[in-house]
Amino acid sequence: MNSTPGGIRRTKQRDVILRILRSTDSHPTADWIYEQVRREIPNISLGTVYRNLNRLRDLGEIRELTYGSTFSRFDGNPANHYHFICEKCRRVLDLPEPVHTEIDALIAAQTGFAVKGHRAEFYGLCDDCRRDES
Amino acid sequence: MNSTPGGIRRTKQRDVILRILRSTDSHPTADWIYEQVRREIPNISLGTVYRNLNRLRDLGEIRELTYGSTFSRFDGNPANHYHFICEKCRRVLDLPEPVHTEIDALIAAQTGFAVKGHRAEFYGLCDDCRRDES
DNA sequence: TTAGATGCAAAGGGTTTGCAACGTC
DNA sequence: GACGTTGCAAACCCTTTGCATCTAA
Repeated sequence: MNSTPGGIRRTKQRDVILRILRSTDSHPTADWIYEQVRREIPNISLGTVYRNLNRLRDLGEIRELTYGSTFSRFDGNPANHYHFICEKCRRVLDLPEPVHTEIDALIAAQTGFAVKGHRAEFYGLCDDCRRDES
Repeated sequence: MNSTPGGIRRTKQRDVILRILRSTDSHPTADWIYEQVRREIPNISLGTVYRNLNRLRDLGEIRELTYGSTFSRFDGNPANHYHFICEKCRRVLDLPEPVHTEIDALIAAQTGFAVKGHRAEFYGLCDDCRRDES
């Protein structure tokens, strides 16, 4: 009666992908990672790179920088404002919280960059979905 | 010697698209907008919707919610941190500024949502590109 | 041994684009 | 009338997936 579910297996491909990603702070694309990995594993396929990036993201080992979908959403309100993305129902809601422009100045002072502004999305559960959970 | 460059022409299609987008706060996808516009202009094409959305975005009339590209970038650092996107060289840089988790609490209190965290990207010109400008 | 992982190539799905016809200024 | 805009459809491009094969455990 062995109930061990099997689980994830360690592979050379995933090790190399993670090592390369950890060794840079350039926030590379999947294709760039693919090119780097090919130097060590010339016959690796792009599909394997994608599968492992998704796995590593799901494991919390790396982060994917997107709005959570491959397609765009559009906002009829051109004024900058914060958004809330419900992780359950996937709705995007506007937030009443004013934009904290003082942080722009903080970062400009720290970095020397010309900071024009920032976008922020908060995430969690909206009121409706939160109720359904409990 | 008329030097007027020509410029943008007003069309029914763009008017309808903008009106629909302004009348909702659901942050719709291009496809949803397409379906709505078709109720008024049954033979409008998806291509026209996309062209106008891009134009309206460039004009600052609407906002597009993405990381500025159709493809993902990956971050080998799984800890939450802020990013800076240079509008000129398109590089994504890590920021030393600590994450302002106190804003999460503010928003939770205001909305009743279960706020788990937030992501933020600042934008403007990085140090290198800033120099090149002047 | 065995089920997860890979390589390959085809399929998917959102977005863009070439072109002739059309509409705005 | 000139030239920006549209509709249509094909092209693009990033990402996912089916399947036979390979391999970690």
